[in-house]
Amino acid sequence: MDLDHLNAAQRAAVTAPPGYHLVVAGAGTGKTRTLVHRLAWLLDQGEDPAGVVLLTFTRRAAEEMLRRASALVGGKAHRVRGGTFHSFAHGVLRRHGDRIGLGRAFTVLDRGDAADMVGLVRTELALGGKGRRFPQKDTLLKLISTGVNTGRSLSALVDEQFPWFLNDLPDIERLAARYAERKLAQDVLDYDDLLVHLDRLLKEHADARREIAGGCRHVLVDEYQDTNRLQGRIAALLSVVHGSLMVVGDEAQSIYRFRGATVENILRFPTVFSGTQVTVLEENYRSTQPVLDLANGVLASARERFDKRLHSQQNEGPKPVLIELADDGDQAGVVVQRVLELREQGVGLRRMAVLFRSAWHANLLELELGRANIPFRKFGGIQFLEAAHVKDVFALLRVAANPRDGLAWFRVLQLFEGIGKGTAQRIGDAVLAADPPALDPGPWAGRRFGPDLAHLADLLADIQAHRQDVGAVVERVLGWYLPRLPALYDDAGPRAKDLESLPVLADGHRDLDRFLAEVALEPPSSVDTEAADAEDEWISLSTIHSAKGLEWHTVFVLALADGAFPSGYSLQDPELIEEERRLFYVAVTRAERCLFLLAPRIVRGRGLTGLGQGCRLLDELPDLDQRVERIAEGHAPGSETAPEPAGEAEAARLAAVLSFYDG
DNA sequence: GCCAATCATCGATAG
DNA sequence: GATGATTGGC
Repeated sequence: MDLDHLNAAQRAAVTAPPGYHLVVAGAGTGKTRTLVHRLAWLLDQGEDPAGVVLLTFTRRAAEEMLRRASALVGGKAHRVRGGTFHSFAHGVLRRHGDRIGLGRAFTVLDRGDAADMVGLVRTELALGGKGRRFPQKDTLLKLISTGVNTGRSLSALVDEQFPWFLNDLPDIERLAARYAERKLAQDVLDYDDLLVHLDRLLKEHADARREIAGGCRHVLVDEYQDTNRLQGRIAALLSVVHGSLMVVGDEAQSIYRFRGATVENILRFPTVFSGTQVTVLEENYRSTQPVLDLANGVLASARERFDKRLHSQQNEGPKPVLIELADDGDQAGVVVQRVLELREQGVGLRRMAVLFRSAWHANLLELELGRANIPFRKFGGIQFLEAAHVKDVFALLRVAANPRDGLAWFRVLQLFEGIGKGTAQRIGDAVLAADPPALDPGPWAGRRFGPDLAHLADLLADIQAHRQDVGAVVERVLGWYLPRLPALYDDAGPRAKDLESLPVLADGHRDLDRFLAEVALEPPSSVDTEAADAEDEWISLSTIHSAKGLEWHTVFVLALADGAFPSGYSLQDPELIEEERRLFYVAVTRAERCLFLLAPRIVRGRGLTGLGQGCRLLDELPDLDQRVERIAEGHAPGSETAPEPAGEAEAARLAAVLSFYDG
C-alpha cells in the first residue's frame, strides 16, 4: 500500500503494531485520513475485516471512512463493523441480550419518548402538581442520564446542579427507580441503556465478553475527546482480549460535556494503558494561516491552555472578516449578500456553510435565503421525528413491533375521539396484562370508540402477517392514519406531505425492529428546501455540533453575542464558557479559506432580546484586531451615543449638507 | 369522572 | 412555542 503522501507522524500511526495507541490530532491535521489509512493498512496486512471495529460519532462518519478505505484496498473494507457506540451496542444486544434477560424484540426510545415515559411516571407517583415545585420531565431525564453516563450519584448531581431540589431527592430517586423498572418490564431501552447493558454484558459475563471482545482484534475510536466515562470503559473492555485499541482525538475540540463527555478519557489514556504509544499530528492541511492565526487566538484565550499551536501548509489567504451589525435582521441580509457575491466569484454553494450555536439562530436567515432563491439544507436542531404526526405513525409501528411498549400504546390510543389520558391508561394496562400482550377490543365494544379499537386490532393483525416487508407495513399504517389526520390537526395538508417520505425511508428493510431502532439511533438529520431537493447545489446551514469533522471553503459563524453565542445558560459558569470557547474553536477551524464572523448587537429570539453586551468569545481574544478585518455594517456599535437628530427634517437637511460638502 | 380547552413557566447542543 | 397545572363542560 502506498503511504508516500502521508507525513512521518501520520505514517507512524498508520503502521503502528497492535497495542494501545493515542493519536492527538489538532483540527485539520488529517485525522480522518490517518484513520482511513490505518484501516486500510490493517486489512492490507491480512486482518479479517470482521475483526475490526470502528467507533465514530455518527454513522455517516463511519460510512464515509469505510468508503474511503475501500477505495484503497477494495470492497472488503465494507465488512468492517462501524458506527456509533450506541448503534454498535444495539447490534450486540440484539444478538447477546438474552444473556442479561433482554427480549429480542426490544424497542429503542429516543430522547423525547424517554422524557415522556419519565413524565408518565412523574404523574403516576403524583409528584409535582398542587403548587409543589418538582423538576420537569426533561430535567429529570437529564439528571438520570448524566448519572448513568458519568457514574455519579443522583444526590451529588442534584446537590451540584439543582440544590433547591435537594428536599425532593428521595422522590427523585424513587422516580428514577420506577422508570428503570418500567423500561425493563416493557422491553424498551433508552439511549443510555444501550451502553449500560453492553457495559454490564462485558463486565459481568465472562463468556459473553470472550465472545464479543474476542471478535474485536482491533478497536479504533474517533473523536475520543467526546466520549464519556461509560463509553471510555466500553472501548477499553472491547480491547481486553486482543489488547489493540487506537483512539484519536483533540482535547481542544471537546464540545459534548453536556452529554457527560470528559476529556479525562484522553488525558488519562496513557496512564490507564501503560506502554501507550502517543502520536501528535500538528501540521494543518485544511486552512490558510490567517484562519489558523485566529484559531490559535481562540486557544490562547482559553483558561486552560492547550499546549498546541496550528501551523499551515498553505500560507496565502484573506484575513477572517469580523462584521459588526445592529441585529439579526441585518445579519441575514449581509450573509445572503456575501453568499451571492461569492457564488458570482465561482465559489459553489456546496463549498459554503453557515454555522451557529443554536438551531433557531438561523431562522431569519432561512427566510432570507428562501426569498433570494438560494437552496439550502439545515442540519441539526428540530428533527423530523419530533413532529407530532410523525411520532403518531411511529408509535403505531412500535406497537406492532413490540406490544409490550406501553408508551407507544398510550400515544396510539389517544388518537381516537373519546379517549384521553385516563382511558388510554386503562386500555393500555389491559393490553399489558394480557398474556401475550395484545389489544382485545371486546370489553370496550359498547363505548363510543369501540369500533375504532376493533379496526385497530384488525390492522395490527394484518401488519403481523407482513412483518418482513417494512415498506408494506408502513404503507398500511399510513393508509389507516392519513384519513384521520384532518380530525387531529388543523394543518393536515403539509403534515400529510411530510409523511410521504416515510415509505421511502422504510423501503428495503427486512425487519421492523431494526428499522425502528435505526431510525431512533440515526435520525434523518437534515431539513431540505424544495429547491435543495431538486438540484444538488445547496448551502449547508448547521449547528456547530453537527458540523464536527467537516470542512468548507467558506464559513459564516452567526450570532456572536453574549446570550446567543456564547449561550445565555453558560454565562454564569466559567467551565461552561470554556466549552463555548472550544465550540467557537471548532467553528473557526471548519474554514479552509474564507471566514466571516457575524456579531449582531441584538439577536431576537424567544425571550432573549436586547443583548448588546458584546461577545466575550471575541472580547477575550488577544490581539483580535490583528487577527481579523473588522467591518461595521449598518449601525455600528457606539453610534447610538451620538446626539440624536431632533427630527426627520433636521436629519434630511443634515444628510444633504454632508453629502454636498463631503461627497 | 373524564375529556378537552385555557392559562403560567421555561427554554441548547445530540445518540 | 412547548409543557404542565388548572379550569370548564359533557
